[in-house]
Amino acid sequence: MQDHTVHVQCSECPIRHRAVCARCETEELTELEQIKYYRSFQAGQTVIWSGDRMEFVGSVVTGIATLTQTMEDGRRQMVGLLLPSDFVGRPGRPTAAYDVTATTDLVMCCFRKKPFEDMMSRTPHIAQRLLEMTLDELDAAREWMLLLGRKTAREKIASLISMIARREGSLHLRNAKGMLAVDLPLTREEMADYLGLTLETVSRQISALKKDGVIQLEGNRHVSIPDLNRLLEEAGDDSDGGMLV
Amino acid sequence: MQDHTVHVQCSECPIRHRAVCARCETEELTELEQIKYYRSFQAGQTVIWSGDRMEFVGSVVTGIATLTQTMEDGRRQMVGLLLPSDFVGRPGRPTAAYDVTATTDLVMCCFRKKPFEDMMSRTPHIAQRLLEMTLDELDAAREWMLLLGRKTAREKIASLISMIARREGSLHLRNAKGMLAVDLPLTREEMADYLGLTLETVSRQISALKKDGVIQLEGNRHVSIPDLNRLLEEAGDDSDGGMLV
DNA sequence: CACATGCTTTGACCCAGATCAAATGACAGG
DNA sequence: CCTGTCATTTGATCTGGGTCAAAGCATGTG
Repeated sequence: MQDHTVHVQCSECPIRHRAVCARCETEELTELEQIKYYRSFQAGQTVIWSGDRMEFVGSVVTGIATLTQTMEDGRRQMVGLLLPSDFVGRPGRPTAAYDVTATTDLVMCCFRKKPFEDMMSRTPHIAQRLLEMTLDELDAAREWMLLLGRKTAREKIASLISMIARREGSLHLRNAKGMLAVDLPLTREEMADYLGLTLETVSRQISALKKDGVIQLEGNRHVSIPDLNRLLEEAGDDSDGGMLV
Repeated sequence: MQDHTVHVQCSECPIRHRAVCARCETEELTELEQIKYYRSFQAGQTVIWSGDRMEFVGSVVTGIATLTQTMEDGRRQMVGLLLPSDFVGRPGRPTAAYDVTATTDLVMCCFRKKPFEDMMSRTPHIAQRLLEMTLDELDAAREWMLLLGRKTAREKIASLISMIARREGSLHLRNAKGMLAVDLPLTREEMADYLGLTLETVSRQISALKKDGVIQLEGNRHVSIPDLNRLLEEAGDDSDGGMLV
């Protein structure tokens, strides 16, 4: 369980242009370099428990993490899916509000909290970028509220798959037959926690979409999408919501 | 349908210390004064339609507004409840992402969009405050995701009532018998849109909570709460989530 | 006063998705 | 190759909340 990783120069960082530091000037990066460190987590490991004191904030560099809330009786709802460049932690708040869990092996670029907060109050570029990212997250959360409140189980599954296709689809991976193809980064249970369903219903609806030819499965993580528009229709979203091809 | 209202000095504004301008210095306020104007809306009136070009952003001064999303087939989900001091609009985005509707008579303090954006890029105090407010909204959205995804109808109603009690409860209104009392600012249908339920289920669950003595009704908008802790238990939240008394 | 309009409540019935239970794979380790 | 572990699928049944329908109850209006 090695927590430390080689230190990478910000200028060579893969998320340099999308993370909270995206707008920083060279000298601002130099300052960030001094308060940053990397931490690695294994798939399944908990990054932070809700309620714990946070001694850092940071960015996902590689891998995927989730934010979840749990009720006393164990009901769980995922409230965020963190992909590379997404930000973890809330400047100004002493404790974590959600459980953060690595669902794949994960590398985070962490900033010591106090120095980062100090720097943020002096550095408009950071606050501005964080504002932009937070507004994006709020939009995503609101789209998710529509899904949770009003969509059917089948629509939820189709929405999740098309969202994953959209987010990692900028690289628009295609399989041998030229179809769009994505890997589900979540187990059936994690999907259920994301979608407000049970894992059995997730499994059944995936099987149904497969039977109806909307998706194809190879193994149970790899999904091929013969017709993206068909999938988007199944998701119940306004037609062609994304300019993905 | 008079849209314009007397111009109020920022220094005398009731939301001065909570809105997006909360951190502004005197001279910054002077600058804001120059790009601001008031607009009034009647209860039920639409402030902005989703997809419309936005020529302003602004703050709710008095009254209550809602953000809603609608699917093609008419299913609706409320994704935000805007109380005085809450901010409307997203700097940098040309069109509205949600329908904004006045549920009560409403007064908004509007800023012409372009000048506001320009000022924001020059004025860290505004971006910082907006970041803070956006992070609060994101937290609220995530709490709502748990509600939508995992709570029962009864828990949803109890959660809504206790949320309203918490938000306007800073004034902790009490009725003749010394009980906490709140007015529901929403119709049954609007509550249903907020909670991901039908209006019939909302009505039934309110009746059930009343029958069980968790709440008391006078008319169908006014709710008395004999025992707040009981209500919070019914909401399924971690015990005494709010320090309200 | 009669009547229309809108919100709300209540009843009867139904179904999508939950729950409970078991079977099936898919691997990793010995 | 066998075996334990864990994710996933599939089946059978139940139920909370949706749907459809009607009635109650305010408020306003000619």
